[in-house]
Amino acid sequence: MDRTGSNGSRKPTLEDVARAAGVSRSLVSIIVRGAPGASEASRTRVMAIARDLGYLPDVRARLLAGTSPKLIGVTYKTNSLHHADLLSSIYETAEGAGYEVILSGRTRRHDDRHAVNALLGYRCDALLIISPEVPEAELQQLSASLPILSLGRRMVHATTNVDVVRTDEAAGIRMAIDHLVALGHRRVAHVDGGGGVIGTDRRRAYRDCMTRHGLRDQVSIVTGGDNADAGRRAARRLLDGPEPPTAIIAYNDECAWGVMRALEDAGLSVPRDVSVVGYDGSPVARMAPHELTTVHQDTDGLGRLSVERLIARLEHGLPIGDVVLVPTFVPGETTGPAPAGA
Amino acid sequence: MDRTGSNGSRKPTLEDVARAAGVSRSLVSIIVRGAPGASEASRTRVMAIARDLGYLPDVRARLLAGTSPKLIGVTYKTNSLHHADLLSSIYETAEGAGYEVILSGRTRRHDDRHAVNALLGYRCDALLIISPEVPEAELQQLSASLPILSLGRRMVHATTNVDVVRTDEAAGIRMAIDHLVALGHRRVAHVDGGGGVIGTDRRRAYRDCMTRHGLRDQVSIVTGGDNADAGRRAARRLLDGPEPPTAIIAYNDECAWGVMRALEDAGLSVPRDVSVVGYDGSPVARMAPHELTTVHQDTDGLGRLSVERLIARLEHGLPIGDVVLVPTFVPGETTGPAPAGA
DNA sequence: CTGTTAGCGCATTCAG
DNA sequence: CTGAATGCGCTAACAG
Repeated sequence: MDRTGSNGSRKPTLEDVARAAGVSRSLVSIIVRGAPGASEASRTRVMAIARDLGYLPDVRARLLAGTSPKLIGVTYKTNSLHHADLLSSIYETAEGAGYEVILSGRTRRHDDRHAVNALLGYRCDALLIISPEVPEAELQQLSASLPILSLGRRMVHATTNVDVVRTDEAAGIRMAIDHLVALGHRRVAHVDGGGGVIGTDRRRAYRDCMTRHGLRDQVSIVTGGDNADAGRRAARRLLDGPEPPTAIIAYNDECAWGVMRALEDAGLSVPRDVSVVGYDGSPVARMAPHELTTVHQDTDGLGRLSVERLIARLEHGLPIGDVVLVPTFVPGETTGPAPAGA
Repeated sequence: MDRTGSNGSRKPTLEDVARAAGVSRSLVSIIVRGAPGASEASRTRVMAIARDLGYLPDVRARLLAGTSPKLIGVTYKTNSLHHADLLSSIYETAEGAGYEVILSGRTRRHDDRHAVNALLGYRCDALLIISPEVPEAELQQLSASLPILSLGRRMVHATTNVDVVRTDEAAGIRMAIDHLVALGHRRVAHVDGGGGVIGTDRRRAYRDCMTRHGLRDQVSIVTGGDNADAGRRAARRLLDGPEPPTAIIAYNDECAWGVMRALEDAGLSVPRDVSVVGYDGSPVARMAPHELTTVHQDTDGLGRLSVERLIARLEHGLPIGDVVLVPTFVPGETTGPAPAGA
């Protein structure tokens, strides 16, 4: 047996199937792709032969030869559970519509730009960029060559040609604050997500909503990030302050984790001493010793809509623009009444 | 401005560059791919023109026309942080060697088989399957058509043609048990990973090692899984038993999370009442309120070696076989001395 | 319904 | 170094 290199048995091609079935290549092509123009009889016969031969269409050739859009490129952060969650519905919707999706993960050494370039190399018909970290100007520039959809991140400039499907961040933050205020909290702090657009939106929403509740002088913001370490460091700074908060809204679930860890370090109990709210509603929210109270994004809806709209745009030129979904607030075990003394 | 469909500006091809540079297509081909056979002068000049035109090689065409292996397909669980971690070194190593890597994620609705088929459709030269859930027989069968490397999961049958790069599970579990026993623990339980090969190996190692420590009658195993929910349920069952353990070794870090949550539910303190050990050493290990004590797999080494060996096999027919890396034990804050009363 | 003919963009070969 | 030719496997249009 060949134990080292690849072996010789060439993969069967369309031609092989055609020959074995005694028909033309075109007919086989029509049949395997389910296109109209073949009798039921030939269809079942040829399909059977194709299966016997172990025929599998060559995606590269199909993509190269095809004229109609069929390939959607997706970039995402491999270490984000929220992003991973989105892939499920993206795959499902795309495959259901007969589209190929090709993934390009962003990792430590493979950044946003690398990922986008890899996708461009495959001549994708459209790009689905999950929470891009690329400057908006570059997205704008890219959108001159192909449809670009930013999933999760809003575009700042109104003239943009980049489409967006996202969550109403202000609504999410508002739900969180309303919930906390109803529980009697006043010193509600925010561990933010840094300078990105999403982080900025959530931070602004926090500030606005606090103000609306007459808690303007209680506004307390500290720079965090999208991971536990950042959340931990940020919370520590918060606790070192003169008037520690009785509730903390974190940028996302991972960040909330770090916050909880800092509280633990300080000997504080959640939610007795301090309440914590996350954001995303990713599986990680259910990993805490206590179920995390969180703002749950409609991940299925976000993924599905992104792909549906992108396809509608590709095939019928339908505009997308800025699609906004409303999140759901999910009370967990990490929020409770404000401590009496506060 | 075109705000809906794709626009007309065709992507530049090799031919476009050649024309603009006033040279032949072949020369441009040689230059853009860094092949020998062009003068330094032409090289810099043509490259400059290519850049100006925004030329990007068409991966599909390149793959279709090429004769030498250049594409490695990777399948992994999108919601596993340990898998995500591996991608970093995989990307890096592959790109460094001039290989394309194409990802196919496994999600709720896109299982192992879907993922493999998608990869096969791209005519990958080799498959890198991270902790496959596909039956070994199918992998075996696949390996007849192209090199298959199973990352993380050992093959059971000796005659297998499937290559493996993995961690020494027995060593990892042993380190964990030695650590706990040294801390005075005797009632060390195991929340396992279910019926998979990895789960089985860790479970067996647990049993063997306990026996070697003379703790055979303390062996206590309960079925868990690779996620927090499974870990939580399992730990709950453990605590309901007649003699609850003073230490628990979980299948992996996520599972350990669930275990910690069950302990919290039961009003037990970690590590004062019960010690907990995870496995993988993924970023999730650092998300706990306490840093998780865990068996850290050499993810960088696993990823790098997998790709290096796969390429060596493709290009020089070098055999791979079964490569085993030794994990590192990372003491965290979730393990401590056994409670006095136990 | 069938078979033929053209490409898709590139790598590769081979004679200049 | 060039330029032309061939083919990778497939889709799409066309004439039978």
